[in-house]
Parts: sequence; C-alpha cells; structure tokens
Amino acid sequence: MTIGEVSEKYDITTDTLRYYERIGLIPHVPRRKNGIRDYDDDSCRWVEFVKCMRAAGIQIEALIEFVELHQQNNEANNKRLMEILTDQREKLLAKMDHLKATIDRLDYKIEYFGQKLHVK
Amino acid sequence: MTIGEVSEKYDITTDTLRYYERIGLIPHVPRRKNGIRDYDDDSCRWVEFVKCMRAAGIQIEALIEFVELHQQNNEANNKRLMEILTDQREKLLAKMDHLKATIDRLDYKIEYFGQKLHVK
DNA sequence: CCTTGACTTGTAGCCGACTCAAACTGGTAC
DNA sequence: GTACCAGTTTGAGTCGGCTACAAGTCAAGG
Repeated sequence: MTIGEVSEKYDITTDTLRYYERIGLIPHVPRRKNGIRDYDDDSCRWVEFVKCMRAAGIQIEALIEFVELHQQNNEANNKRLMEILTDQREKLLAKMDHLKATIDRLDYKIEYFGQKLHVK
Repeated sequence: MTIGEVSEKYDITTDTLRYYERIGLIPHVPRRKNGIRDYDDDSCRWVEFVKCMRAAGIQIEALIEFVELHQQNNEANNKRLMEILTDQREKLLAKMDHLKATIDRLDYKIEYFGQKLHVK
C-alpha cells in the first residue's frame, strides 16, 4: 500500500504518517526500489494501533519507547513492555473515572437549564 | 481569598489563574482597593468548574463562550448554553467509549505479555 | 528607611504534536 | 518529451495551552 492509500484508510494525513515514522512512533516502513513507502500488513497494524492509542491521549513519548522495545524482541524487554502497558492502563482508567464524573456533572447542569427553559 | 490561596487550594499555578481570567475563561475576579485579586465563592466555583472541564479535555474556546453567555444572563442565551452543554456531553461520551475500548485492548495485550513472561 | 515577599500588568518563550513548504525524483498519459 | 501527479527528505512554521520573566506596586516587619 502506498502512503496515500494508508492515509485514506486510516484518515491520517501523509505528513503525519511520515512524521510518525521519522520520530520512531511507527517502525521503518519497507520501500520499493525507488524509495517509495510500501506499507505491508505489519506497518498497517502499527498505524492503526498508534492511531487508537493517540486518540486515547497516550503520549507520543511512551509510544515511542514501546515501539522501540517491541522491535528488538528480546526477553529482557518484555518486563519493561509490561510496565508501560499497565502504566498507561492505569492512566486511562483514571481518565475514564474523571470523564464519567464530568459527564454526570454536565448532565446535572443540562437538567437545570432544561427546567429553566421549560418553565418559561 | 488571595490568588496564592486559590492556587494552593486547586493546585493551579498563579500564572495559569491570571491567564484564565485574562482570556475570559473565568469571569473578572473582584479586587481590593489596591488592585489585588480577592476571590469570592463565586470566583472559586468558576475556578473549580474550569479545572474540572479542562481536565476532561474540553477546549478553552468552548468554555470561554460558555462563561461569556453565562455572565450576561438573559433568556435568549439559555438555548445556546444548553447547546454547548449537550454538545460537550456528546463529545465526552464519545471519548469515554473510545477510552473504554482502548483499555480493553490494553488489557488484552497485557494478558498476552503476561503469559509470555510466565511460561518462560 | 529598607528589605522581603506577595501581588500587579504585559509580553515573550516553551512544549507537544502536528503541518506546511521547498526542492527534488520517478512513473504514467497525452 | 513534457506535463502532471504522487511520492521523497529536511527543516521551518503553526497552534493550543500554558509558563516564565521583567518591571513595578504595596504592606508589614526589623
């Protein structure tokens, strides 16, 4: 797949895709003879994964470390990979709790305004 | 309350508090004769509200509009206020759904790595 | 008096995360 | 064969959201 197709498929600009690869957020994408990127399934999975994690608000820095360790697949790294995953999981859980509380709060406000609008 | 006390109470730097007021994220805080901010209950409630909403990821721009309309408390504005609230509520809900899905995904990965670590 | 320290305003700088531009290349269509 | 399009790299620019700094004011303590 060309970068254009991947861009369309995952709704990420080509600029961002190249940027992600440059900073190591996505492992090196294979090239054709002429240097043009040719995304394989593995690359696509990474793109999709990163898109998902970024949308959840996980920092680029943490993802870069994850990708790095994942690439050099040796035993010792697995522990650290675990750490990163559980760490981020914790953060997302905390975020979700706050989100839930905030939604409840908005609901309360909405009800309040609703009454105000309705009575009059 | 002085800005220092408010800063401590809500764990927001004085710089940020002043910045928020300047851009209209918080209504004008009353001053003493000498110009020093003297936060009353109302101001504190705004600070707390904004802190909560910002932490949930609601954009400053949307909050500014909300604060603006809220200040000039006339009938016509209530409809728009409702709109903003329900709008943001939608966004937070969508965010929460994604967050939940991402956490599930992390859980899956964690289990996978856990097995890998355990077997060996 | 003078220092200290918390405040004031205004402006500039920083950080994370893109986003755009310049200058170039390689393949296809008329 | 040249126009065009999608791609390439590298480096600079933008944007949201703070954050720090300069220069000054004021009140209280020694």
